[in-house]
Amino acid sequence: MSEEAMAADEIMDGVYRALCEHGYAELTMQDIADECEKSKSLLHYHYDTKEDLLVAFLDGILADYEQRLACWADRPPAERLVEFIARFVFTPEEDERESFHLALLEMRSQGPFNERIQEQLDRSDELLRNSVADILDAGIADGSFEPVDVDRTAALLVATLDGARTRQITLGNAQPAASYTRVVAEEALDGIVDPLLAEGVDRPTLSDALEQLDD
Amino acid sequence: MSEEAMAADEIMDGVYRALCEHGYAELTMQDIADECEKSKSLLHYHYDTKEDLLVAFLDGILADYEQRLACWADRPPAERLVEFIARFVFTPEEDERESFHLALLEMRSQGPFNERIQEQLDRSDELLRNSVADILDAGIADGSFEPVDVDRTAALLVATLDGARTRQITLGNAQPAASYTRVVAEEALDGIVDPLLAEGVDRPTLSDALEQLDD
Amino acid sequence: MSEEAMAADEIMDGVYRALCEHGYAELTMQDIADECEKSKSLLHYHYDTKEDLLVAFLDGILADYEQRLACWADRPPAERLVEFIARFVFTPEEDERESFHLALLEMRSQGPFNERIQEQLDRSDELLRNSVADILDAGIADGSFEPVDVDRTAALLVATLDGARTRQITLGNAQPAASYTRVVAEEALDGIVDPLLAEGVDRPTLSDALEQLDD
Amino acid sequence: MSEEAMAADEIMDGVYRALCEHGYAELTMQDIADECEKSKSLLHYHYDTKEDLLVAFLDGILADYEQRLACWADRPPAERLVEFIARFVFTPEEDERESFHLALLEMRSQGPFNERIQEQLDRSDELLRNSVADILDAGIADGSFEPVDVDRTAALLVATLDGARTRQITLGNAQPAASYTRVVAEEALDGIVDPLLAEGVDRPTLSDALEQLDD
DNA sequence: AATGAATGAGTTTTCATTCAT
DNA sequence: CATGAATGAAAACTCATTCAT
Repeated sequence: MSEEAMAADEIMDGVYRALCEHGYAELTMQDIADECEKSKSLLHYHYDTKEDLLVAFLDGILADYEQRLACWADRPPAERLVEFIARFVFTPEEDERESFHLALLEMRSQGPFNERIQEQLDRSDELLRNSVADILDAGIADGSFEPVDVDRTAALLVATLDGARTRQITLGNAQPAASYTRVVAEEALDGIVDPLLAEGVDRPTLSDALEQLDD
Repeated sequence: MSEEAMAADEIMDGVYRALCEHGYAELTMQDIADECEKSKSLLHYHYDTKEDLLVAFLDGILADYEQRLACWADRPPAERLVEFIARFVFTPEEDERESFHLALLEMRSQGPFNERIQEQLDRSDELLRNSVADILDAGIADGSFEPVDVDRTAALLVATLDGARTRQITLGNAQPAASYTRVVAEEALDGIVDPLLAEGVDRPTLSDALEQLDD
Repeated sequence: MSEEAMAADEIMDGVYRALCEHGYAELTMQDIADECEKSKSLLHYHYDTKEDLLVAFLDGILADYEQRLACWADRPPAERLVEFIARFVFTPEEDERESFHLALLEMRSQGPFNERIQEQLDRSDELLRNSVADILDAGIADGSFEPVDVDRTAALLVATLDGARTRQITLGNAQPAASYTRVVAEEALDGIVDPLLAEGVDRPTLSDALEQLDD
Repeated sequence: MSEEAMAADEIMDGVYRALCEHGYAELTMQDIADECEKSKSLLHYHYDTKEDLLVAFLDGILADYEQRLACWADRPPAERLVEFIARFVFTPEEDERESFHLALLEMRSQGPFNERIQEQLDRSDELLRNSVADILDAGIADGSFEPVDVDRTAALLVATLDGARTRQITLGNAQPAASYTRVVAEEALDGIVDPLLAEGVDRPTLSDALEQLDD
C-alpha cells in the first residue's frame, strides 16, 4: 500500500474508533486525533473541515462495502440471499459493531440537516436495496426463486433487517432472548425467504451462513 | 391548564421545534430558547441541566406516543392487527409525523449514552411489542390466527415497520416509488400477516384501514 | 451613565488600549479581553465577531469626534481653523496618541480589503474635509477669509496635516528637529492659512491654540 | 540573471501580489506560496522566518522606489520641483501604482513594531526629503527661489504629497472630484511653490509635467 | 418567574515552522 | 532546490451554566 493511502487510512481508522468510542454527537476533532495518534492540525491538513472529514469517512465506508458486495456474485442466489441476511446479525457481545452502527444511526438522524451526509446515506440505501434486488433477479432468472416484485421485496427485507439492527442497538435490556437481529433474521428467513424459494430449492441455514462469514 | 403546566408545555414545544430545526447533535440551549421565545436562563430555572430538559422532553413525547397506541380493544384481532400496521404508514407530505419520529429517532440514538433516556425508551418499546403480542394472543385464542411464537412474530413485525419508518424519515429522495412505509406495510401484510390467518378468516385491506384511521 | 452604556464603554476602552498596545495586525480578542478585564466570551456576547467589534469601535471613535467638532462652532473662523490644525499636533512623548494613530493607520491600510472598515474610513475623511470646508465657508461669509475654492483648500489642508501625522508616527529618528506635525502645522499656517486671511484679520499663534487645547 | 536571483524575484513578486490581495494584517505564508506557485517550505528555505521574508521584500521595493527618485539633475530647479510633485500624481485607474503604494503603506505601518523595517523606512525617507531639499538648495543658490528654511519647506511639501497619496490609496469613493493627489498637487503648486519663486521665474504647469513624465 | 450579563472550559480552525525525502 | 506531511501554539468562536437583579 502506498504511503499516502496508509496515512489516509490511519485517519479513517481513527475516525472509526473515535466514532465507536464517543458517538457522533459528542465526537470532536481531538477525539479523532487521539485515536489515530496524530495532531489535530494534520486532520485539517488533509480535510479542510470536520464535516469534510466525516463525509469522506462515510464515503470510504460505502466504497468498502460496495467492494465487499461485488466479490461474491457467482454463488447460487439462495446462498447469497442468506449470506446477505446473515451479515446483519450480530450478538450484543460484538461491542464494536454495535458502537459503530449506533454512531451511524446518529449520523442518519442528522442526515435531514446536512445535505452532504444525506447524499451518502441515500447512496447507502440504494446500494442495499439494489444488492437484494440483484440477488432476487438472479434467482428468478435461474428459476430458484418464484417470480415476485423484486423492488418491493427488497424494500421489505432491507427495512426488516435494518429495523432489527436499529432496535438491537437502541434498546437496553428490553430485548428478546437471543440477539434481536438473530431472531428477526430467522423469522425473515422462514416468513419471507422460504415462500420465495421454488419447489425443490434448498437454502443454507442461518447458522451455516454465520459460520461461513467468520472465516 | 395551570400556568406552570403551560410554561412547561411552551418549553417542550420549543425543544420539539428546535430539534426538528437543528437535529440533536447540533442542538443548543440557545436554539431551544429562541424557539420558545424565552431566555436560556428560564430553561435552567425549570430544568437544571440540558440533559434534564431533554429527558423531560422525551418523557413527554413518549407519553403522547403511548396514548396513541392504546385506544382500541374489542374488535376482531385481524382488524386490530391491520390497523396497528396502518398506523405506521405515512406519506412524505405528512411533515408533522415525519418530524415527530425524526425527533424521536434522534433521542433513541442517544439512549445508549444515557441511562435515563434508555429506561424510558425501553419502557415505551415494551408497550409497543406488547401491543402486537396482545393482538396475536387474542387472535390465537379466538382461532382467527394460526398458533405461532407470538414474541418472535411480534419482534419481526415491529422491526419491519420500525425499519421502514426509520428509512423513510432518514432518506432523502432515494426512496421507493410509493412511501417507504406504505410499500413495506403492504408487503408485510401479504408476507407476514396473511400466512398467519386461519382458514376462512379475512382481513381488511390497508387502504380500508388507512381510511378508517382518518376519521 | 446607564449601566449598559458603561459596559459597552469599558469594552471600547479595552479595544482602544489593546490597539495602542499591540497594533491592529497583531490584535487578538484575548488582548482586548485582558485590557478590559473581561472574558473573551463576553466580547462575543456583545459583538458576534472580531470584525463586528472593530467596526463598532471605529464607529464609536467617529461619533465621538463628530460630537467634539460640533461644539465649538461659534468662535471666529480664523480661530477655529487654527484650532483644527493644532489638534493634529502632538509631540513624540505623547505615546498614547502616537500608538493610537498608528493602529488607525494600520486599519487604514487594511481598508481596501474590508468593505465595512472602508466605509468608516470614508466617513472619517468626509467628516474631516467637511469640517475644514465649513470653517472656510464661514470665514468667507463673514469676510475674514479671502474667497477661495473651499473644497480644494480643505483637501490640501487635510492631506498636509494627515501626511505630517503619518510621517511622525511612521518614522523613527529620521524626523525633523521638533515634532514633525508641529513643524508642518506651522509651515501650513504661514504658507496656507495666512494668505487666506483678509486684510486686517489676525489669527492666534499655534502655541496659543495648543495651550488652549490643553485646558 | 542568475537562477537564484530569479527564484528570489519570483518570491518577491509573490509577496507583492499576496500583499495586494490580502493586506498585511491577513497575510499568510500560504498566501505568498500560492501567489508564486511554490511551496511554503521553499519560502522557508530561502528566508528563515516570515519576518525575514518581509524585510527582504521591503528592501526590494524601497530600492525600486529610490531608483525612480534619482534620475534627473541638470534642469532648472523650478522644473525639477514641479516634476517632483507631478510624480506623486496618479489617477484611481492606475492600479499598479495604487497597489505599490498600498503595499508600501502596509509595511510603513509596521515600522514601529520592527526595528529592521524601521531602519529601511528611515533610510528611504531621508532620500526623499533630501531630494526636495537639494532642489530647493539649488534654486536658492541660482536665485530662482526665494531664500526659505529648506528643511521645513521640504517637510511641508513631502507631508502634503505623501498625505494626499495616502488618502487617495486609502479611501474608497469618498474622494474629491479629480484624483486626490492631483487636486492637492495643484493646490500645493499654487500655495506652496509659487510663493517660493523669485520674481520673473516661471514654472511648468502640472499638466505639462505629467505629459513629460509619460514619455 | 424571568432576564441579560458574564464566564470557563472546550471546540474548530489557523498558521509559522520543521522535517524527511 | 523543492516538496508534502506533520506539528505545537495560539487564534476565533461556542456553549452550558451561573449570578445579580
